[in-house]
Amino acid sequence: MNEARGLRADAQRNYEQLLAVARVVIEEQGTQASLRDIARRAGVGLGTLYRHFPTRDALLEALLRQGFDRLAASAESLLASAAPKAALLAWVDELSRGTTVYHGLPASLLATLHDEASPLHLSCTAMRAAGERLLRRAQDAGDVRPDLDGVDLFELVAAVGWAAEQSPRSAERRERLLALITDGLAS
Amino acid sequence: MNEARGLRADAQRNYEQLLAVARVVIEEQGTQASLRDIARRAGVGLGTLYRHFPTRDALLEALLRQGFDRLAASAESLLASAAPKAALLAWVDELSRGTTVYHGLPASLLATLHDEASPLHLSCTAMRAAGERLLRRAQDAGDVRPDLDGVDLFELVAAVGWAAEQSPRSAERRERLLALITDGLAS
DNA sequence: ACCTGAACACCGTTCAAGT
DNA sequence: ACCTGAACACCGTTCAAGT
Repeated sequence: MNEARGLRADAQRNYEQLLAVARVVIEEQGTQASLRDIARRAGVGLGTLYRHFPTRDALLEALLRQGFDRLAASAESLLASAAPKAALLAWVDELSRGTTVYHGLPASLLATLHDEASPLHLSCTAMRAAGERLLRRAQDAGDVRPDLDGVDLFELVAAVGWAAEQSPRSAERRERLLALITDGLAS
Repeated sequence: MNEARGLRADAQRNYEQLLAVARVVIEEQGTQASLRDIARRAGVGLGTLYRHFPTRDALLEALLRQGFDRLAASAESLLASAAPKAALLAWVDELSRGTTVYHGLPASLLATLHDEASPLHLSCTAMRAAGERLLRRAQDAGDVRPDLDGVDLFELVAAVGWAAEQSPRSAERRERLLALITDGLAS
């Protein structure tokens, strides 16, 4: 909540209002929501949105960072508990559910992963590294094929999330496809 | 090539020119290419494009139908040859490679599969049915998990194609992810 | 019959003018 | 220091006017 420190009072208010409205609009319309619409509904000029968030990615970043960090923390805590395979599967399921929060999120996830210049790249790779530790533990226990790495896992989870988005029965398809994948990665 | 029968000579020429140009532009820019750009480069008014192809889907349909039908025929011929598992894998690989022709094609494939009103729906489900026959043969031989169906397979192949599109090393990632999937579907 | 392109309602992005 | 909204260059889509 300190992200807006040092701003003039009106700027601070605008920043927070934009973020709150963006969350709602992007929930409704997906990551491709109209920026004009967000500014309009926030009661703010379009230039003000651009001043606070110079790119669409910067806006998404502000919305997503918390979730990324939460997933990384979750991986850490799972590392200290439960059977290796069960812990990995629980985390993968959490990650997969996380990709359903906004339409278009699986695409943002992979974009962030591949783009080192993205403001979210660090947060994203930290999460991936945390997941990779869970993965290695399961591999060492002989539960998961040993050649799988964190990028494979991320891309597969994102792919499943994306495919589910395209279906009229998203939730159902996501569970089905994820189960097919995770079953198949067992060794 | 009979699709344009019964048109006035100039209309016939425009139709063919639009299709040829659309193929090039969509190869360059993906399925979301600017329709204005296509019309412009075809030397034709924008209204003429809309007259021949009332929706973007109609244009894509004309570009894709041939490939769909070829894949269906390929499935038929593989059904009469080779080991069940090898035949299925060969077809899946062909399908997967097919999704790389245009950027955005995996999305169009799933849209077509799920939208019964799409002009390509029939062609798409015919292809899926042909693939499903290959799948069942491999399942009867005990080579593939028995609960998998054609929709699962389509969605997984499209998902892999999409994830590969998001990567800077598309070809490499497509092969890797497809191998992970197909390995995992063995029984 | 068919073609054309202006017109309309939207975008994202920039920036001069205001406070 | 920050905000505003007009301006610009694009979209997709429609349709009156032409041939």
